[in-house]
Amino acid sequence: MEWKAAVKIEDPIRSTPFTDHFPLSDLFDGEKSSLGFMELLGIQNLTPSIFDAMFQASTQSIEPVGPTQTSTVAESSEVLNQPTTPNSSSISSASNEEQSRAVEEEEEHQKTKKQLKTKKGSQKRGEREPRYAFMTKSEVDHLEDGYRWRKYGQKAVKNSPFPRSYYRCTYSTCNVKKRVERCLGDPSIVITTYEGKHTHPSPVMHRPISDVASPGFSASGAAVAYAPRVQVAMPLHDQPQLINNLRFQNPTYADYGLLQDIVPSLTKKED
DNA sequence: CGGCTTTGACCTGCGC
DNA sequence: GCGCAGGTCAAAGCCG
Repeated sequence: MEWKAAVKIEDPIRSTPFTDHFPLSDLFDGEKSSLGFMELLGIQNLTPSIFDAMFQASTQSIEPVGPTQTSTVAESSEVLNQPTTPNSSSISSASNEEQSRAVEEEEEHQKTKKQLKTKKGSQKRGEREPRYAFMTKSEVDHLEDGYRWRKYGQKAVKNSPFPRSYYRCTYSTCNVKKRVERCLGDPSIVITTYEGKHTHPSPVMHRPISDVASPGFSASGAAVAYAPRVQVAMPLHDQPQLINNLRFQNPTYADYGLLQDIVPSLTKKED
């Protein structure tokens, strides 16, 4: 059987949720070194072990072990109830070209930042928490993701009319942070960057997916079993051509993240 | 009154 | 040393 990832795309304000399914083999393109990574529904903390499991699922014939013989890997009940609608085209209003340009601009921006951070990080602040970046088409900046956040800062971004907001998880012992900003290339896209891992379950118990999620993935305790409202796909790293290779056929959303921060061994193969 | 946002000040690192 | 930019702090204010 073929495993698929259910990707739910949802604008919290106005859009009709739209779900698409991507075969894992498409996501991974059968090439571990050039993975288009995918955060499946509910899996916010994409650890190397999850990643490996996903990769194996994409390349091997894995029979599901759980009670549900579903062909989707992670799919919330809400997703199941939401038929794919023709309206999906209105959700992904930006053309592929625009998306592509936006991603490239962000990639460039990120490259610069990465260089800075590499210098900074190696010099002082020690190890950085892993970061996960999402690009989400939405009219609202702060998207509901099941956790409670407190805003602790906002800064104007150079060369951008849109400010960047800084949030911290309100859970006392959890030091997860996130930054929210608008994509310079496409203001309809919100870029959310998570830093760190939650040390607690989500206080908002909506849309649990554990009972429909793939047992293969649920083996990892790091997976968070709550579905974020918006799902995305795809990293940016410092290999621009890779981005195009990894882009989905229907690239409603391109994820943008420092995959090497998440799974360093998988993102870049040195000869 | 507690939780949250706002916003100016402050800190740090970097380039010139 | 200075200015800039990113990130954080913390006081003040808002709101339910």
